[in-house]
Amino acid sequence: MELNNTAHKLLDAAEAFTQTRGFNAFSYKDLEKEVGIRTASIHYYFPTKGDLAFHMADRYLVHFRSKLESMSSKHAQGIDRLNGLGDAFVSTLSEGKFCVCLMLSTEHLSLPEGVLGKVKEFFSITETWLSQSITLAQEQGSLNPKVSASDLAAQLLAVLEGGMVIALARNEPEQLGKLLQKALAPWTV
Amino acid sequence: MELNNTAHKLLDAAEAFTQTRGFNAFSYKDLEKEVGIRTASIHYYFPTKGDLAFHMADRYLVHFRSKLESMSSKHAQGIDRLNGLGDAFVSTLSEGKFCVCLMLSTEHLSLPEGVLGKVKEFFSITETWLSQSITLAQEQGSLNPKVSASDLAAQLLAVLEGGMVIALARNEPEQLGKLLQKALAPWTV
DNA sequence: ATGAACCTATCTATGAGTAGGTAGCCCTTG
DNA sequence: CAAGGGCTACCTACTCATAGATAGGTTCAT
Repeated sequence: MELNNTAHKLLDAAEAFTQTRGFNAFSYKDLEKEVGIRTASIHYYFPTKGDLAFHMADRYLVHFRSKLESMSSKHAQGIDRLNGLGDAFVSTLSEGKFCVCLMLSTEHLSLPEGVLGKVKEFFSITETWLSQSITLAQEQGSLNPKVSASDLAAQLLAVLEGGMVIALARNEPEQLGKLLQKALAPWTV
Repeated sequence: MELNNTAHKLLDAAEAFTQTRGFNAFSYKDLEKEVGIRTASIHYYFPTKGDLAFHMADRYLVHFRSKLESMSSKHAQGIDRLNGLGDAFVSTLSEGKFCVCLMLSTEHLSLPEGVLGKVKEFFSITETWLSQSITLAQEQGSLNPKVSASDLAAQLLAVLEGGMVIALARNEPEQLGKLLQKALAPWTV
């Protein structure tokens, strides 16, 4: 499926709404106002709202993957990669936005099955990327090699996701960065 | 406000729906089917759905507080208290349920302001309780006294909340328990 | 003249919320 | 002690707004 400009604008709006209010808390009418196209025309691109959910999740994963890749290219040091991802989460948070997949995860029962698959995929690739970055940092001597990279990765992922919810509720985005630092602290050399 | 039996049944149902689908994903009609009372009668107890949200959050906090207290009475050891709370989260997860306040947090923009206040309160009391349990465990020699109790508490809370989302998406409730263990591992004596 | 990219108009279902009624219970008061 | 008042806890029947979705055009570029 090739998405044209309008389709991308629709997904942009859907994504922003999902991250702030949740997928079930916006309507095609909201997209109409945002994108400037009639609701009937939205159905032309996404016949059902479930389709919209799936394509949004799908595109999000594509974007996120390339974000991880560019983060890897940008930072040679594993520890910088970890902090880079942390910064990305904090910056999302600063806009009052949650993680897309966290939202979709809490709403998965009312969404097509494929969406949950994408959510799982998101968690997996992020966890794997974290694990690889940790291993790299260990090889570069900035993280203690004693800790299991995969265990720490799972922990960091949970801290990021959970910390996001708590920090947003409290309206203290910067707390998430501190949380990540403290999760890494016992292993920094 | 004194809640009678019917009101409690309504809140029970609302809570269960919230934990599985989210607050905005069920209707008064769903409560009608569940509790056996007409939707109009539900308005008699909770004039608006916002009222329902607030009372649900309020009652949840009362219950949760007493759960923490009973956990404290049950376990003399700080470390057992921490594991006790972990077990409680895992058991919720096993029923396919999320943390009430996590759900309300992601939906707070469409809910009355007071609800977010309750959510924040939930995070605060839990974090405080965790911190106290950690301190106790440190005094009892089962956790390294070097770690800051409040820092570790914030981290455990984030791990619990975030881990819940990930473990539920993967349908692996027991992973949350392991996650908690691993977060504590560097500090266990 | 065909197809992509829109539109208006409409349908049906469902949402929260309201108006107004009633059955049963307790409590008064003549 | 019976009649009535008033309260609690429901009910039926409705309104009005919005939801997602469909039918059937129109416009414009190729």
